[in-house]
Amino acid sequence: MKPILIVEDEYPISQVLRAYLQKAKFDTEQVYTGEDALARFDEIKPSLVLLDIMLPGKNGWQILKEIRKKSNCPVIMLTALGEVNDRLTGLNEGADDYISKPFAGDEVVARVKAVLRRTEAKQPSVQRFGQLEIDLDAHRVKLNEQNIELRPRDLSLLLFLAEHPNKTFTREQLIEHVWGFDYEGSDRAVDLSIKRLRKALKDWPASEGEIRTLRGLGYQLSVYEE
Amino acid sequence: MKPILIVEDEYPISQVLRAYLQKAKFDTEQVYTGEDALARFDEIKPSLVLLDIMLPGKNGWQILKEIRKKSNCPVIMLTALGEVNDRLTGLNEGADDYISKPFAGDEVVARVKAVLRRTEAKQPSVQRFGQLEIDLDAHRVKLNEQNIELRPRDLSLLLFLAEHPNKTFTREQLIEHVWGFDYEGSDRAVDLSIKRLRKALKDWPASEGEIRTLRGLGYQLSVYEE
DNA sequence: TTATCCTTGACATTTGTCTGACATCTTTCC
DNA sequence: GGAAAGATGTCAGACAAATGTCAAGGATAA
Repeated sequence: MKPILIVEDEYPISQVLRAYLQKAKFDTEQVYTGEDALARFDEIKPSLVLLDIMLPGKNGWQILKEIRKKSNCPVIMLTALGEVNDRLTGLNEGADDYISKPFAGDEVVARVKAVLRRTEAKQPSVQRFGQLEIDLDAHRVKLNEQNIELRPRDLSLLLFLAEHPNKTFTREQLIEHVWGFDYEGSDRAVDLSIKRLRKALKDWPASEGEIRTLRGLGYQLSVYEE
Repeated sequence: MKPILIVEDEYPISQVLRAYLQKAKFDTEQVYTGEDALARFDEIKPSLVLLDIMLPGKNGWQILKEIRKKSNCPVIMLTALGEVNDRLTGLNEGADDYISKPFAGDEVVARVKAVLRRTEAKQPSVQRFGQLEIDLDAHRVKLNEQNIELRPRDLSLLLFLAEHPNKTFTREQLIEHVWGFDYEGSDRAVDLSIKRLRKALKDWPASEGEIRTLRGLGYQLSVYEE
C-alpha cells in the first residue's frame, strides 16, 4: 500500500498525525517543508497528501497547485480553525477536503478513509509468491494467471499459511486458527486439506515455494528467494 | 442542468440555502419531509442532494440509505455543530460530505461545487464487463447490446454487485444494502434473486464473468478481464 | 381487475467435510 | 542391515450442510 504523505512543519503535530494514521494501518511519510514535499511526492507517489497551509517557504496553496499540475492524487488541507476563506480557496483550488486544527484523531482517520474511498473505489488485496497469486478480497487464487478452484477450508488454510510464510505450525495450531477453537474432530483433517492444496498447487514451480512437511512438527509454506 | 434537491424541514434555513445556491446559478428544489424527498428524487433526478439529518418522520440517515439503494447521486448531509458521530456515520454511510450548522453561505456553495467537481470528474457511470454493460446511473443493463429486463429487486442487486466486482458479500450484507436494513424476511430471498439474475445472464460468456457462489460466505460478481 | 412482483415453505441437488481403513514412508533400536 | 513403531499420505464412502429450484399465495401497483 502506498503511503500517506504528511506535510506539516510543526513537529509535534506531524507526530500526532503519524500516530493516528499508523494506528489505522496506514503507512506514512513525513516532510517538513514545501520543497521537500514536492520532491518526496515524486519519489513515493503517495496515495494521499495531508497538506498544512502554513509552511515555511512555499505555502500550502502553492504546493497544492504544483501537485495538481502533475497528479490528481487526493489532497486534504490542514487549516487553522475558522479560516473559512482558506476552506473556500482550498475546495476551489482542487483540494479534496480540509481538516481544521485542532482535530480529533478519529476524524482525521475518517476523513482520510472517506477521501480514499471516493477516489480509489477499489484496491485489490493480492499477495504474490512468484506464479502464485492470492486475492483475499475476491477469495481467489491464481496460479500462472489461471484461476484455481479451492474448497473454502483449503483456501482458508492456504491463506493462513501464506500470512506466515516459512513458519511452521502444528496440526493443533492449524486446527485452532483455520478450523476454529471449537472444532472437535481429529487432527488428520489437516492432512487431507494439505493433500488437496498440494494437488492444486502441483504446477507451482518448486523453486518458488512449496508446502513442506516437518515430521513430528507440522507443516509450513516455504517460499524461496524474492 | 439538473437541480439540487434541498431536504430541510426548517423553512428559514431552506430558504437561505436556496438563496445562496440560486445566486450561484444552481437550480433548486425544496422539500420538507423525508417522504417527499424520496418521491421528488425520482421525479427530478437531482444532480446533488442537500440532506438534513433531523427530519420529521424518516430521518436523514434513512433517506440516505434509500437514495443509495438506487443511485450514487452525491449527497451532502446537514448536521448540527459538533455532532462528530454524525459526521463519521455520514462519511461511512455513503455521504459525500457534510456541512455543520450554522454555515456560511459561501461555504455551502464551495462545498457543493467541490463535490460536484469530484463526482463529475470520475469515470462514467457505466461499467463494462465484456458483453455485459451496466449503467449505474441509468439503472439499465445491456447484454450483447440488448437491454435486459429485470425485476427491480434483481436489478438493484446486480447494480450493487457490479459496483464492487470481485468482492464477496454475505446474504446478510446483500439484504442490508439491497433490501434495506429494516427487512424482516429470510435470507433465502437472495438466492431467488441470484437465480433469476443467472438465468437472465445465461448468455454472458463464462470467460468474461459470472455470479459466483462462495459456499459458506455468500455471492460475488466475478469478472475475468483481459 | 389484471398483472407483476415478492416471499414462503418444501423439496431436490450439489458440495464440503469427516471418519476409518489401509498404504507408504521415516525413524529408532536391536 | 533389518524389523518395529510411529508419523504421514491416500482413498472411498457416509453424512451433514449449504445452495438450487419450484410452485403457490399474498401483496402491491397500474
